[in-house]
Amino acid sequence: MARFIDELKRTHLCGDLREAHVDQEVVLFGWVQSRRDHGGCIFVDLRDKSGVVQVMFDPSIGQSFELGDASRSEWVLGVKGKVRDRGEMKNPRIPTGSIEVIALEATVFNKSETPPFAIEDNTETGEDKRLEYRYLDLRRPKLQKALIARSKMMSTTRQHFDQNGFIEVETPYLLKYTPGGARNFLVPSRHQPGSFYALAESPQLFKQLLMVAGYDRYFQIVKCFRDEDMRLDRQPEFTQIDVEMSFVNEDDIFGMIEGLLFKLFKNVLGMDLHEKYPSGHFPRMRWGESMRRFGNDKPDLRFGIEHIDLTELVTEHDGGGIPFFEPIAKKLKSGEYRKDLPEEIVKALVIPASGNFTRADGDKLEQYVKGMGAGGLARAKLGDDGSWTQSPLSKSVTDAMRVAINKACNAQPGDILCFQFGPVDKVHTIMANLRVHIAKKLGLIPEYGSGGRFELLWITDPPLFERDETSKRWAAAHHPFTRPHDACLDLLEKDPGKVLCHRYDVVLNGFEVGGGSIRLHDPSVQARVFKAIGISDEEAEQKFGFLLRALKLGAPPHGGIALGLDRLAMLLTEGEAIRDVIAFPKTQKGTDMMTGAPSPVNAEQLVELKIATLK
RNA sequence: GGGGUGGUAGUUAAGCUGGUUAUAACGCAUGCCUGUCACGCAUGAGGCCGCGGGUUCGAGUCCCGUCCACCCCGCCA
Repeated sequence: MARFIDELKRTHLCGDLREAHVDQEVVLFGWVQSRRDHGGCIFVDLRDKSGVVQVMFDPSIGQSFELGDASRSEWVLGVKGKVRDRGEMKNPRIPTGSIEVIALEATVFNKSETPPFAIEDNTETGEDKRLEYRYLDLRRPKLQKALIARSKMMSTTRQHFDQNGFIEVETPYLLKYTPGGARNFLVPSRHQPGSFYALAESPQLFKQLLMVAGYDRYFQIVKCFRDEDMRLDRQPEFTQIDVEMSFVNEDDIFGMIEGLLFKLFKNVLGMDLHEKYPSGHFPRMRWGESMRRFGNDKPDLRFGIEHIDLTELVTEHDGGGIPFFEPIAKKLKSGEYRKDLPEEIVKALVIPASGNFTRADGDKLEQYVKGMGAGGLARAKLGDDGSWTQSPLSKSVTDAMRVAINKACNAQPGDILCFQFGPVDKVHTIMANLRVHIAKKLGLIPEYGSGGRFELLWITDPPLFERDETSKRWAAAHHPFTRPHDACLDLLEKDPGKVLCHRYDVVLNGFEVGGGSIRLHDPSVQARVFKAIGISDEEAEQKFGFLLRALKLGAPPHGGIALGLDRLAMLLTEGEAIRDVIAFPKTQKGTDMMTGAPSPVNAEQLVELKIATLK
């Protein structure tokens, strides 16, 4: 029978003790945060998941002084003691600072080697080192708070969908491989050598089948696996809040998800989004408008610096004397490029004079955009009379063009105009990133984190197809089961690039935190979509046969959405990266710094699977 | 696949144009100290300068290659 744990049960958490507990005897279990030795008395800050409290070991009180004297950082202690008021010696910087615990009796559950880094929030230790000792990193209050918040998000989610009549259904992770979308992790089959399962990149097809099966309202908090390259907000395995509903339109789904997000903000941050969105709804923006104003489909609305599309203006002026612009203007005028869907565009954005950008800053911006494949960053500073200075364009640009651009950009003296031109996607990528980059340089938003502002919106009505430049064909922009707008059905054959669809993303501070669509349940329209992207009946049957068959056996109209739980958690907890809200994340190359995964396996395992590796 | 940044005690960093014994702070160890809470004071230990090659009389420093981490493009809901 051990004295502590068996006889002495924990009575309180360290961080919960307050003046109200004075004179109470308490039993605490925790880790030594720090130890201060005054020769006579010793102070130990004891930490558990709730916080820290000061324990005092006094040689004249109790029998535990020797233990306090010997203890070191991260030792695991049990302490029985009495809470007392600190009198004049209060520490206002910590929540428990007005009291302390006088140790009467204590035990060492476990000693600790000197940890490789200190367990404290403002750590300077590099992330790779912290990932190697992830269990130590997870002891830091910041990470504990993040994971607790994440847990709160999951319980809130389950509660929300439960209250709204949803059923949580688990779907398989080991799937039949279906082409398209993300690259899959493959899992070899032992029973059928040479065959492989694919790890689920999402439960997409299964949730649609659940609608066909009549479950009507499904959700799942589910792991997804994608063998693609990592980013700050991407991990090879991540968690989605996956939702599907029958007999609904976009408004129904938006309302359900808005309801969830309102609760998540309330329960995790204590923030009432009704103050910002009194209607209970987030603003909506069409995809086309988002691309025009921000260059991507996940605009950060916390700041301006919007894009100005100059393509039309430049065409009217035949390039306006600017050699870079002239070829594009010519092609648009001659009709080689369609005016409504040009292959190349000209865009500008304005760095306000208040930013005090120097030429050196401009050169750095140029380096930045070159890193994204830009040829350069043409720019011009506005003089008091509207002239362009510090610019290679200033000599050749016509006065009319210059005045027109200044007006279109609403540029003021001292402002700097930045230009990009060329293929649409490239210009958009570069300008969208440049916009955010400049906003950070100007301090309009912090390097990471919300800065206390949360801007949510829906992006709606994107094109159904996108141009695949390698095959020169149309491809499904999302997946081929997205329902086109009824008004666009005629265009499926005539002008696929102009077909809009019932797809939507929910965006928070420049991050896509969710996306979904209303699905196509009409087999005849489905056939036309396949045809538009060059998928034959046989091919469709082979790839998606089970779903297509199901859609012909009484499929209700349905649609859904999936929210990225990790990204949402990152944003709500002010994390720097998605890794901060995942207990055991992987590095950018997919390795686990702690366990060393992935690793080679021994030859017998490969023989059993009948797998040979290539050199 | 491509571009960028970084890698020096346990940790974080400094180390200039190549030069003799590679610095500092924190941490750690030992001793002193009964009111600290970033405790203080004294003493001390601690280094494959990521790895491999090259240039040189001499490389932490210059060159080439490579590995690792992070950020971005491509890719990816």
